[in-house]
Amino acid sequence: MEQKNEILKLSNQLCFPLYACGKEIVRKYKPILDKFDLTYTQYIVLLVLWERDNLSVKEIGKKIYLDSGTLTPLIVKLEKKGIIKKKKNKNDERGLIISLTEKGQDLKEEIVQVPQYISSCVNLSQEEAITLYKLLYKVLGGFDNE
Amino acid sequence: MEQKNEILKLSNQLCFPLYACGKEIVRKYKPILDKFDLTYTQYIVLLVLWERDNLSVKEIGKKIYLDSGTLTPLIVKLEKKGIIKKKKNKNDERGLIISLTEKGQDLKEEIVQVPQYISSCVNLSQEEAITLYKLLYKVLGGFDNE
DNA sequence: GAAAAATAGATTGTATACAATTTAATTATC
DNA sequence: GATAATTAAATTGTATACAATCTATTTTTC
Repeated sequence: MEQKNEILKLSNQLCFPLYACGKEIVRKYKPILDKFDLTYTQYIVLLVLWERDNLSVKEIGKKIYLDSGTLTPLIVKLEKKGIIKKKKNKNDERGLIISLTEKGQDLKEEIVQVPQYISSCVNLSQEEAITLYKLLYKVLGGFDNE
Repeated sequence: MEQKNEILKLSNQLCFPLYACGKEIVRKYKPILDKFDLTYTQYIVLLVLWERDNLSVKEIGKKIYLDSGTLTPLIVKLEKKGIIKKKKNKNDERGLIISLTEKGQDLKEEIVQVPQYISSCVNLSQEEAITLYKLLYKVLGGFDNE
């Protein structure tokens, strides 16, 4: 009985700080991304495209753990802002190819300040950050193969 | 200088696995919480109340980093399910007191299996889990005082 | 090579999240 | 003690998330 209470305590659960931290990090990004008229999810889609352009919706989704239900409307918004463009994949007309416009490419130069600002908000030493990074990817990796 | 760049680069990348892990953990909970007709957010509200009953919306929100915009409709749903009840705080009629019904109390006994199931999905040793836990709370703590 | 299975993306419905505003009640200030 | 400031919760509007379904294309399989 006592053990049961212990198990259900918020402070004893790893999952809660994972959830809360994920949420708070997005909130932390908001004020600085507002300056670029971007949401956090739009920003990570752009991070993906800046690293590798001309991806399908499926490929973007795989990298950032999102499905078409989230990405389709988000891509429409980025397209309306003139940051990306969509075209049909000529080799397979089921798929799209998402690519950056010139405006989308230029945005990359300005946005370098964003990760710098955010890292200044995260209260960890370099060593701690590396440890956290590795543990998070270990957890994520464990979810992948299921 | 080179080292400084490294730190910035890493801290930048740290935010994404934080976000992704938070999201994936909620997804992981869904199938098992579905059996209890609960969402993840409803579940953490109940964790709070099982630990300490008769809290205001404000107090619940402070513990789990949510505001009334999220909690008000969620509490209405839990009330409709007959799990919690709301009453006005007689000492201060601006506030509510949220408390568990008998049904809500009983649910606690059944739900012990949930954290046990989830911890079996997280691919970490006990030592790693403790390290991760501490680092996440350190990051969360850094967000609090700003 | 036609029917079945699989795939990519779009759509629909539900449930968060949260900023900003509103309403009602309480507290502070003069 | 009336008014201003503050506070708690509710409301509104926008943006994720994601399961489930749908549509249009491949790809498989026989």
